[in-house]
Amino acid sequence: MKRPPTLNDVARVAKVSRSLVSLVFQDSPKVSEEKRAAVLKAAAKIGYQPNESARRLKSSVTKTIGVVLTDIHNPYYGEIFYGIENAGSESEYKLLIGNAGFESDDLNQRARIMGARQLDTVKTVRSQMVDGLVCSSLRTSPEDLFIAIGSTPLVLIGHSTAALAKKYDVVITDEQDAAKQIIDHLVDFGHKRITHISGGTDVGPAERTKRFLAEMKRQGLSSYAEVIEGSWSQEAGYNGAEEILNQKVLPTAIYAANDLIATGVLAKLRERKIRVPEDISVIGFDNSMLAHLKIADITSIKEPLFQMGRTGFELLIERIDTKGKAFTPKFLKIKPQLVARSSTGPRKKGSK
Amino acid sequence: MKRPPTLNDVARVAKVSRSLVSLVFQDSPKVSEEKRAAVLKAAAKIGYQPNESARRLKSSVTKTIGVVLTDIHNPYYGEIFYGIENAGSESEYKLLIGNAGFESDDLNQRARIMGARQLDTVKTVRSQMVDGLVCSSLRTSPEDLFIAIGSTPLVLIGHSTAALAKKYDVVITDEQDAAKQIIDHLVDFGHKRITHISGGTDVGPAERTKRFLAEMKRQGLSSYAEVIEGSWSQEAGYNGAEEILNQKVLPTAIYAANDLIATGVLAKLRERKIRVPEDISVIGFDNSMLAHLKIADITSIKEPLFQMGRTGFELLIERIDTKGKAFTPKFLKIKPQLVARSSTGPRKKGSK
DNA sequence: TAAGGGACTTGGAACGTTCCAATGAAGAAC
DNA sequence: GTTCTTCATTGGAACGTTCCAAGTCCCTTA
Repeated sequence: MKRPPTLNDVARVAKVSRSLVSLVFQDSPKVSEEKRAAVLKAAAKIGYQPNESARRLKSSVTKTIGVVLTDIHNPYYGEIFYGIENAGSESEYKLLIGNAGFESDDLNQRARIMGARQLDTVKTVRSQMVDGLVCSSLRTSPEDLFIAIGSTPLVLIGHSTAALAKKYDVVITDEQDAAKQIIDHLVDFGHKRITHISGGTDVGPAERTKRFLAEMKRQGLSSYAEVIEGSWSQEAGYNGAEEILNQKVLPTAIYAANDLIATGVLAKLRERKIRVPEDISVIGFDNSMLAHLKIADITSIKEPLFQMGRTGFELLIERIDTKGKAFTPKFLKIKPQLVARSSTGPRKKGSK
Repeated sequence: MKRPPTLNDVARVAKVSRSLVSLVFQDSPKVSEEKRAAVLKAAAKIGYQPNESARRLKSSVTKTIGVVLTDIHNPYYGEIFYGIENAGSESEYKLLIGNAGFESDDLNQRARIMGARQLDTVKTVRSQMVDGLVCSSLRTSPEDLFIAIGSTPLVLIGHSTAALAKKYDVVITDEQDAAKQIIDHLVDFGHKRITHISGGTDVGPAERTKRFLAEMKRQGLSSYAEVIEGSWSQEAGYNGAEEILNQKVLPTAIYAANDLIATGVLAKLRERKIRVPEDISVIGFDNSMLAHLKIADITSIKEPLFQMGRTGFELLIERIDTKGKAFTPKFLKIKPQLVARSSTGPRKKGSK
């Protein structure tokens, strides 16, 4: 039950001054080898660990980045964090993670709770004295955020609004390019009649639907494009596919707004003994582990989450290093990548 | 670029003493309503946020729990964290998360790197002055851990060794009960000849295999039990199933050490046009999202990860509250739960 | 031999909080 | 009218670090 050893304890044991010990732990070049060794030995002996709180308190620079995630529980954010951590481990910065809560299935509840909890987490993390913050998919009101953040550098990943993009750096997926790659892939296979099962009417999925329609238009296929409203669930795919199969003219390809929806589509098609990709091609989004299961093997779009995490971190460091100078916030769109698998193939002969 | 406001700034604006402001932010009952209101108003006005580092430094009690996770990226730990967070949000404690790194596919590398990185993370988190630590699946050497931890209360989740269990509370899955439920489920369906595809020879999967054999023995089915060594991958299931199908006498049920392996098994069985569950029953482990996909629908065992997280947190709080008193470390086994789906069914008529 | 300088080393003053002991005011008890 | 009690409020001393200015030592140079 003793209190942990401090710099002073180390100094006493090593018979040097407190300041000298401090210098050793800062890797200062102006400490003699002899003393450095003595200090390290003494520190190891009594099990000294620098007290990070005291360090933070004293120095204005903490070499720590706060990361606010929306839901650690969700592999999507996990992957973003993976990228942040990857870049972080190459730098001298430490990472402090705050979890803003868990996304509820109930969309209304989500929207209501999320904002408050996220803001809370941002405050908590910032009160730890961090040099900067990386936040994923914030949904707080801009005004609240401005107050909570103060002048701490901030980078947003995966989600943004015009108001936020005006003040902070933003890194997001290039949804337009994603749509282009998907439609190009299908068109190359001769497909024209393509139905999209959406993820719902929230901002994110709505954007995806919009891009799909825009891209179909660009290819001159507007009259072949169809959208079925769904949600982020396999049921949406299952029911959506049912709806599609009840139509008179079937599409030759189905673009599901994510892989989970796509597995629902596959389940229904199998049930109806419709072959994939011979009769209908199916394409997903996320390139999650679902897509690369042998029993699914879905062509999918890999969101560059890892890359977004990395880029976000690097951008933040750049911002910290040039803190105080005026800057124009960057708005980076990272290009995703299509991963072709066996769920897509040439358009069925004789289909319209 | 101003420095953030401090207690003193609030005190000046509210025209009271620094101590009074401090009391207000500690929710002390001995502050008059009048002054409290004045202080809060002043604080809001200048956007004051308590500096957590200073708080930590001064008070021995920080009302913060450090959580060291092995791999945030992995839904397994995500679920454990979910439980910890759930219990945490009901308490007055804040959570500080440290990520020990990412599990590599290369098992050797994993073992080598993990220990060091985990120890590092434990040190980092502890140096933030936390009241206690919850760690998942630590693989550090006990001696190193003892030194790094000092007298900070610690609870281990999901993994332990005899040396650690002697000093710290431990919460793990009841693997014996899991094996019992699995074998009971299959035996109830009339199965006798059961083959297990293992997750490898590491401590965790080896334990699972051991329990399988012990349970088969208990049921008097030792001569029907078979084990194929695999790994945590769908390939292990795919290849394992191939191996099984090349045998003269086929088992009527396959128990895969996790759901991912089970999907590999399903893929091979489908390829060979073997019906599930009519010809062969398949059972997995984890009850992950894979198990409940419509295209897989695997009977599986739900590890009580959420519950383990909650229990671990509660145990830690108990330990903190009684800190200083002698105690015998608890070793809690949480019972998992079998979730029956369509991949298991009655033994095929006429099979041995 | 003394001055100059470089390389190390050191004490002291913060950083923003909490907590203790001490203050003042106001009412209660004698 | 004095003393006691209670209560809200206050100043000062930490907490463990960093950083600055100021030392000490020893070697070089005139």
